[in-house]
Amino acid sequence: MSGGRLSRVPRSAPSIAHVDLDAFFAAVEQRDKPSLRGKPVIVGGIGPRGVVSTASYEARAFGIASAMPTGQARQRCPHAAYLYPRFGAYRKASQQIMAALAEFTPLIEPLSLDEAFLDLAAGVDPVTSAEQAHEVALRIKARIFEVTGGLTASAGIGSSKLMAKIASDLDKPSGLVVVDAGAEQAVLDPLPVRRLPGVGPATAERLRRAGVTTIADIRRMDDAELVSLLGTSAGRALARLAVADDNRGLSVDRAAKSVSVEDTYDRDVTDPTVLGRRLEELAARVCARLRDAGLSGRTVTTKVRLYDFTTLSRSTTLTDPTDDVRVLAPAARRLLVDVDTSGGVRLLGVAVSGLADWVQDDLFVDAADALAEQERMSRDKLASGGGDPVAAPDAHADAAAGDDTDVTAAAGTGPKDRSFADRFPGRQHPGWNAGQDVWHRALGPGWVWGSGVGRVTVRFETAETGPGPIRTFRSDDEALAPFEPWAEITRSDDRSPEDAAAPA
DNA sequence: TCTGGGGTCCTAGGACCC
DNA sequence: TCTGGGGTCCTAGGACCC
Repeated sequence: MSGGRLSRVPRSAPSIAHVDLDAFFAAVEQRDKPSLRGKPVIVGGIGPRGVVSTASYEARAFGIASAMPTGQARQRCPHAAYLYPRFGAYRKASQQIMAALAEFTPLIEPLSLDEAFLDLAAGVDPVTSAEQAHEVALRIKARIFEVTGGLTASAGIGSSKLMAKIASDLDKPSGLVVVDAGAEQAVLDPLPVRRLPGVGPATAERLRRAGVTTIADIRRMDDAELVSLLGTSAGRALARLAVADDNRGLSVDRAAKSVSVEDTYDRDVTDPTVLGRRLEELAARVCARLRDAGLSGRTVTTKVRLYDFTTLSRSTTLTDPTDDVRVLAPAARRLLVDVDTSGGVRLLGVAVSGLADWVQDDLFVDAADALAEQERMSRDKLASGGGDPVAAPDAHADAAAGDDTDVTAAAGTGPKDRSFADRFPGRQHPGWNAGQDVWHRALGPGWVWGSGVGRVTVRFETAETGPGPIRTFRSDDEALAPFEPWAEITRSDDRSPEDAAAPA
């Protein structure tokens, strides 16, 4: 939803590309260790409960595929090299690849470390024919090979995302397929339904039972039938894809919606003390990642996979977003109390979602300490009748009422009445949803900024106390009444500017 | 040597509000 | 007195993708 939809499709020329590296993780390993070249390489979990992440083409010849248990792979191909993933190396290669792609067009939608859509109509020399598309794709593949030191990619180009994605898969590895405008249906018809994005094992099985195995079969069904078989959303989507009706635009800069960490243990864990400790480790890792990304979130989810593979989740939504392990860990542990773990636990996970639109990073150096200090000072102030701007908004209603409409320009007279850019030079606005600025303004003796989905997340800063505690209100909370224009803004922030501008 | 880890999106029911 | 809807938020689970 966030991230602008761009570049209208479908098109009269194939100008959307899908680029996908071949056996990416395994290829990086073979690149970095020449003795592995030409040999079966399997990257993935190497413990007793591991699964294959990526198999080199040499390993695929032995029938090894992604998601296969590593134990099974070892039986089929005992002499392969089994490697634990080196994500740092893959991330680095990914950055080189994405940078190379950016030389061809500014409109790129990354899908994962090794995969992206490109809009070649928006490039330096816009593609307007299948011949040009083919020529540009050759250059992209060569450039990737060059910047990564020898990795190969497959490319597909078509008039839509669907066709580009389908095409890139038709001739792996190191393939290049252009589906010209008008040829879409002929390409799709004979393919198995499983090739359509969104059709996984469960959907394929349902379709099979209805006698549907190819895309042409789907096309012959009527929409009502598909909807009754697969549900409204999936049914309608499939009906459209089957006739190559796909006008999805590329979206750049998609914001993260959740951050999670999970571990499968080599042996089931039963000891409640150990479970608690594991959960705390997971919470700490999630918090570290949140802080690295400048994020915090309100909804905490604990995931449990039991000895028999049944998987449960329990979640709770906190009043304030957090990236603090002292908040997250106890919350995660409380959720586990509810679950019968006596039979043994094979996996634990902790996730944070409902991410808030504010950044706690080096803007507030050593934020935890600053926060604790601020809380203490707020209490002192409160005790001495000074009041806190959020806890007692009425005390500052005059300041807000005096300047009640311009919420982004922070017009005013006080020394702190400056725009975000003035106040934090060189720093990006922490707001990302729909390109909406985080609102911010001087407020009485303090400074406040933040925003949220249906929530107003604020942080106060005063000259004396520095950054204050984070507080969150529902946007209709009456405590916010004096600041109504802000609450109004945050109610609509889940929509892109285009959506907001479009008639309902 | 049965079944990873990081995500996204959808559904469905209940609470709550207007 | 009966009978509503719509909308949002929250939780749990499932399908899917790489």
